[in-house]
Amino acid sequence: MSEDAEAAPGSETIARLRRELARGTTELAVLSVLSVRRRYGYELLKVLRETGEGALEVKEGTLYPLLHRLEDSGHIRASWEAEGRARPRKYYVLTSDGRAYLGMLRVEWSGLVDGMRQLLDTLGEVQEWPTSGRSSTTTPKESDAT
Amino acid sequence: MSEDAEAAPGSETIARLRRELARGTTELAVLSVLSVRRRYGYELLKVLRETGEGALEVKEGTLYPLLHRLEDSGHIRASWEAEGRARPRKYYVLTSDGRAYLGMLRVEWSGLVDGMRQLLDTLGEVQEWPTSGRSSTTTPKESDAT
DNA sequence: CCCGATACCTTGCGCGGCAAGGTATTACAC
DNA sequence: GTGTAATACCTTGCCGCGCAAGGTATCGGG
Repeated sequence: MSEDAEAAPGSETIARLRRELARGTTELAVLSVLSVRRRYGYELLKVLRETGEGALEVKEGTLYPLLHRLEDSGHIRASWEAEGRARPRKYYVLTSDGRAYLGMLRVEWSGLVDGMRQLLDTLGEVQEWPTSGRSSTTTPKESDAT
Repeated sequence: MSEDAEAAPGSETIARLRRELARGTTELAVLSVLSVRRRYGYELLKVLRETGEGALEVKEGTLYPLLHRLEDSGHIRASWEAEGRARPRKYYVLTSDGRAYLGMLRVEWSGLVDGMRQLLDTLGEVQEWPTSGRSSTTTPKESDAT
């Protein structure tokens, strides 16, 4: 038994995958939630954790810097609100500028999803590619190559 | 007239958005194309440019390092092939390991798409949230805040 | 003979996600 | 009253992908 007990190399690979795929979608998810009503940061964490079936889960170290970025660029606005408590909550609302930005994000996202689906559909068809006359002389081996 | 003539700030914002959203999908697209038949690098550039309606367009500086990474991790295998030409082409084939990896990627991608769609659907409904009894006393202003 | 397309490659920067670590409050149990 | 978990906010530093920019060589057509 060696010291490095990394028996499951696939799990961290999945984590890396998920992290890369999630890139950019966090912004879309947060702004979408805020487009309905105002929320405070910690509330967003819970909403995203429970709504997206875990696929949209956001970590604190991701969310708070993101909110600050969105505030700096004027897409959302923050306001501290003490509802009778000593520790106030920081509520965020979408500005009209942010609403326009959200529109762009939605367009880009659906474009990507459509493009991806179209690619997979195209691959599904047994499409005949112009092989410039001289078809495959070497009879391409489609077998596995492990 | 100041020196920086950056009159269109939106276009480069879109570029940034698209770049962040595309994160990870390039790998999925490339492996999907290779799952049908072998391709050489430059060919992949053209296929992705023409198939995905521009949404999946990949730059050379992205593709070649990606192919090398995929080869190093054993998901694809390369072979130089001179078909009667002085400058041979580098063909890539999917290994069985890569096919399994592609399966994982597909699952993650569809999970993300489903999660996103579910989030948007949920927001569409006028869902009643438990406001802990004391409903909004301040009549939350849903108006814009620019 | 030149020029654009083909076909491969690299270096360096920017930026978002996150692990890890920090502080203070609230609430509930015991 | 005391402990402990959840709430609620925050920051620093690393990692890794996408890409602009730049480089080399071949091929085909005018």
